[in-house]
Amino acid sequence: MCTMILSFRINGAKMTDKNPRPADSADNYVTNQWPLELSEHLNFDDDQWLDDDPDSFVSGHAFSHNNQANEVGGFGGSGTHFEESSSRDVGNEREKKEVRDRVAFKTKSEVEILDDGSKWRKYGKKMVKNSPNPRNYYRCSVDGWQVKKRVERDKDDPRFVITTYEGIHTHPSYS
DNA sequence: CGTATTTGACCTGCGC
DNA sequence: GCGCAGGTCAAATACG
Repeated sequence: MCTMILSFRINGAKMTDKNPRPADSADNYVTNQWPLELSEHLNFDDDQWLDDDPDSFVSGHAFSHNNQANEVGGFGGSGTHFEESSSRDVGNEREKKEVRDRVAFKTKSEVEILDDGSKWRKYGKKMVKNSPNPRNYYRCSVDGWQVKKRVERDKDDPRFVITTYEGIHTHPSYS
């Protein structure tokens, strides 16, 4: 298990009329402060993350050694701290060729759209058993960039959004 | 008119 | 073998 630090830019409004936001205030949100708190810390145990006690890692011991993590670095000021794991060989041919690693992080956000530099196109929505909230499936629409992600709201705290990336997540724009 | 989104259907894996 | 749940496809629709 390894931990990575990655800078993200939250583009919650996505600047569409679905999330109308004055241009000047939008710029203020993006560049200065976005109305969310990054509190993601999802532990992968092989192919399963230990999220049975979200509160413990959101505000508890997981960040107790670094409570400032929610306030420093990141998208113009915040840091993203998440866990990554490589998936083992799966029998499914279709997944085996694309799924290299899986990254998940949890974000306290009003919105679900995280603009990490890629263009995401939604290709599916599904109600999941353990959550009253639907899970959305996105695929990167950048040519040749085969990455998928799942976005769902936390079942305990609807204010939190859980984003799971599958595939190569080191977009050229990061470097 | 081209592109993105929605949404029901379909496919596959897994547990019983 | 069957049913359930998760994941994906694709036609229809909406939007710029």
